[in-house]
Amino acid sequence: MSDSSSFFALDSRIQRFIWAEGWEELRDAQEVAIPHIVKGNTDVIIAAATAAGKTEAAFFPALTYLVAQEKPGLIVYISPLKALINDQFGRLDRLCEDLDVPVWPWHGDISSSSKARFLKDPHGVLLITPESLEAMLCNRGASVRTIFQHTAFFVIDELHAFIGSERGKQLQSLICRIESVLKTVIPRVGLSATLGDMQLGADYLRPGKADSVVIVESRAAGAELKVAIKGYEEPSVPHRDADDSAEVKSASPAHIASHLFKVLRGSNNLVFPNSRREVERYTHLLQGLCAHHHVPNQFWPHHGSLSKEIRSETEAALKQKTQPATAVCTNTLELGIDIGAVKSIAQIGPPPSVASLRQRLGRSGRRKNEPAILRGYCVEDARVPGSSIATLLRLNTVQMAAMITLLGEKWFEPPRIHGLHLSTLIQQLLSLISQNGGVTATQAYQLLCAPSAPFSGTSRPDFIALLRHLGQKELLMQDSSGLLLHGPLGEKFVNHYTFYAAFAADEEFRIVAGGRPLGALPVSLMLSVGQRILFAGRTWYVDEIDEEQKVIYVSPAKGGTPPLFSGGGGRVHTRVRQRMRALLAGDNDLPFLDESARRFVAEGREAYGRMGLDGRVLLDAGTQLMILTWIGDSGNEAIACLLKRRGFTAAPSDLGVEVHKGGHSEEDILSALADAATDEFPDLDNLLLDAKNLQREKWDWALPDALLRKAYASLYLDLDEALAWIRSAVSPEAA
DNA sequence: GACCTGCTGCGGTCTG
Repeated sequence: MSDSSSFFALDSRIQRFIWAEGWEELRDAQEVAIPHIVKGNTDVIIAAATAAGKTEAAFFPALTYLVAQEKPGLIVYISPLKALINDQFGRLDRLCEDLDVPVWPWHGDISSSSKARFLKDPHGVLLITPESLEAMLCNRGASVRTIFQHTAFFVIDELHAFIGSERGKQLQSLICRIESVLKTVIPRVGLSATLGDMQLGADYLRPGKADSVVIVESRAAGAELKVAIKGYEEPSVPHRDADDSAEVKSASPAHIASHLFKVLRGSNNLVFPNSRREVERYTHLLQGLCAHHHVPNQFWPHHGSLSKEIRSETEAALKQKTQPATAVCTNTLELGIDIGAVKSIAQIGPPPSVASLRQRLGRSGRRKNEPAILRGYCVEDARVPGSSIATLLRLNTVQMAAMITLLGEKWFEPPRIHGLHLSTLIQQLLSLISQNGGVTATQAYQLLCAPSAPFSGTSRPDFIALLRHLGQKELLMQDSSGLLLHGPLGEKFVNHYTFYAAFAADEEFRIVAGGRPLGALPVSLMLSVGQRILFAGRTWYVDEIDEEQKVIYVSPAKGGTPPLFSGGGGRVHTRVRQRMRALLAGDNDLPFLDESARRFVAEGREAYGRMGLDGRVLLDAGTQLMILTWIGDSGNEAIACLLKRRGFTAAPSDLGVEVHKGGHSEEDILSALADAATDEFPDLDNLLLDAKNLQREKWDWALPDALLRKAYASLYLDLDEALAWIRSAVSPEAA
């Protein structure tokens, strides 16, 4: 420590704290970040692996700066999770006690008395969620200046979880609104483990002034990665489950579960099967195996529909040290809540993205000199006459392999930052009116939509059209002086607590067993009395459904099927599709595959060669013609839209775009594509003219049609990529 | 479209 100038830049009480903790040196991210943050006038991003001491890298110097000021100041820390606020409170409170700085956790579970104590003398460290910050601005508009007057820093944790989302836009807007009230610039510190492109992170942290953001990237190498992928072939004749004749049961989950049981028992691990339904299936199978072998249960479920109590049980099982525990989970366990170190990660089926796979692996190999371990499981259907192209090409296995090679090259998907999030603009407009008791259209546009503002993609005519439409919907009205106020409906929304979240949530039925809440199911799922369901790892009999109170009463039963959470897939990036193609076209050995998975890839390569897919753009698949693009879903969806505008029935698929033949020839499709490529000003608005069902975000229902199409296109269509592909593949002469 | 996240102020009643 004696050669560390950063250490000596810290307040002496913090130095003593570090000695008392027995830390012999500062981590490299801390060493580099301290001199920048301690000055109290720069924006900084700290990117370092989980458990590399990012919190301390931000707070040691920020607190040093804070206690050196004449007046008691404030650090505002923002987290995407309540659980993370509770964790951080435990870590910071001890340190801050020595400094005489109060720490205030603030979220929905915190008592109003504690909140009142903070408001009486607002200084110290405030740990808060975006939603609670929204409520503060909305309901205490007159006090915003007093509360935040002496704010020294905004610290944003898990930065990557905010970039590109509705909530991220909301947070940018909230910070912007506070700075606007104070008429000062307050330094922002962003913390993140997963940031591929530092520039995108800087753009998010300080829109329009990304160049001034200091980037601190940890040099510390990540843990060594060990990967093993196993392949399973699903027999062509599915057998029926003797216990439940309605269910066609596949054989592979049982085989995968018995392998998991064998290799995971005795240590702590995380199993990711990609959906809540599959979490239920695998938890049930693994708990059954424990019972069958007369050993204590070591497998616990965790997903967002389970009650808080059940999730806490699983988290507690992972944290305690006496008995090994493995969680079968969705991405509820992806973010930085403290669950202790785990030995390995199991991924069943291809992960939703490389970024997500990387985040999941960050949970493993956190002890010194221990590798991170990834076990992948791929299921492919047996090949029969009439098998789909996806089956013949072994796409599940090829996609998993492609994603693992990209992970090894340290590539992962950048966040999609082009969303306009006009839904969130509506929320912010309504909230701004609450805060100020009304705003003028000019003030609102200046604050929210000007260059460098959070909604800077919104043009003045679009903004005016939006205001007019919100007036028609009775969300807004204008008084005689031109001031914008809440309309009757706007008033109703703003005065309900559900207003503060920027994202929409499904309506749900609560599930109750003998008075104990088990969790919730989306209302869209139809259940009937007498049905058996699998939930929280056990099977239940549905006794009663209370439609009025939205409660499902269940009692223990034997046998059952997992609840049908709606199925589907994520969005695959172009880079992943191109790597899949390269793997199919190539012949390199993939040493992380077991014998079956290796056979799948060999079969896929054989099929790829036999169908002559290397130079091929169109493939006849019976009633459908496949356009093979090998680009990402946003590009494929844009191509499908271009064809739909020209009278075809088209939809994006795994390998490109599926077009219904319906009397059209291959030449018709090719010339339609060539026509689209030469259209010099394809109008995005026009592209979705006949499209239905475009509402995705919370306030989308209140957008005028033209803006709804723009908002949808900004999130889901990549027209540039679509046109580039068409020009290179279909009409090289037009390029 | 897989998955996930979050939520106030006030009026009522009861206790010390």
